[in-house]
Amino acid sequence: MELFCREYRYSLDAKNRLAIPAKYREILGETFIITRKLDPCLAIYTHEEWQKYSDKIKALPDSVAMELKEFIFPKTLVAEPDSQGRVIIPGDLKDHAQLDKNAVIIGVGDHAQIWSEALWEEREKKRDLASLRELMRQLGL
Amino acid sequence: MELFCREYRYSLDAKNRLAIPAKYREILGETFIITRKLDPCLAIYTHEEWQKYSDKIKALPDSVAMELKEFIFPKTLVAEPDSQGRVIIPGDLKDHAQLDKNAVIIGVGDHAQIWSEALWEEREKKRDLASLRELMRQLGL
DNA sequence: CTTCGTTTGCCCACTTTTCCCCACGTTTTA
DNA sequence: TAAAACGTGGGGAAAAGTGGGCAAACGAAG
Repeated sequence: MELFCREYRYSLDAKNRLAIPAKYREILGETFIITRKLDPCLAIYTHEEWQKYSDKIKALPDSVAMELKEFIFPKTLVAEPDSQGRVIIPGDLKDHAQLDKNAVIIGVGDHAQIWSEALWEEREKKRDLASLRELMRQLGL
Repeated sequence: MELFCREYRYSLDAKNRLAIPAKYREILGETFIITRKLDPCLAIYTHEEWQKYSDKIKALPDSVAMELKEFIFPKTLVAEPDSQGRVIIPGDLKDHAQLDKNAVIIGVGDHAQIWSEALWEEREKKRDLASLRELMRQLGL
């Protein structure tokens, strides 16, 4: 079972290259999809997971989902890591995730996310355990 | 799977020539279709996608869709990029999209769009993230 | 019919960006 | 302890985008 888990801390170099964890590359294969989320972070999908995700969006008529398509597709790329396992993060995606030198790559089950270290740590700090506890109770977990 | 994604910033030169991203030219082939949208922008289709799109319009009876046909077909052309991968944007289409020197070409899945940089950035700024979030929630994304 | 001026298409050249490869130091594995 | 793998940095070659020039084609005016 392919599962993205653990978090990794890497750095963006002067050429905006970011290493992808070797463990994730094994899952992802030769190429994979990087896109943006509504939150200030990026998402990494396998082609397979991306297909499921994007098919739902493409199936919608433009009249209701043009904005969504405009939000997602222009910020989506097929990433080909170089021989060292790095991908180039384009400027616009870097801006969206507010990335500087220090980035965190986290696995969240069916995909992975790229966060700026600062934003990620802030998010961890603000986490409301009480509401999570309540959510799990409602879900019967 | 042919997918238009990413955004590119190019400039219209003094001869109204606009470069088409090399990635898109690979998808589009030798020639392709440029038309206008209701929004102040232009659309680029492969012949295949254009066929699907225009067939739907042509199938409509004139009694309900004459205005739509008048809007679209006179402003549609078969574009042949020059040896450097540029196409000439006719004056009327340039006016429709309010293009000046700086243009943005965005991929939105099944086709691409040409925007003036100013209009595109305004649109990006005005985007209603809350409604996008709601739409994605409904889709289960 | 000729001439002039504009437009159109093709080609060349420059600049920037992107891509690919090699090398170093640290960490993990056998 | 040696070897392999991994993350990081940088240089050189190739490609892509941009601008300008030249000649053929076209249309208007003389």
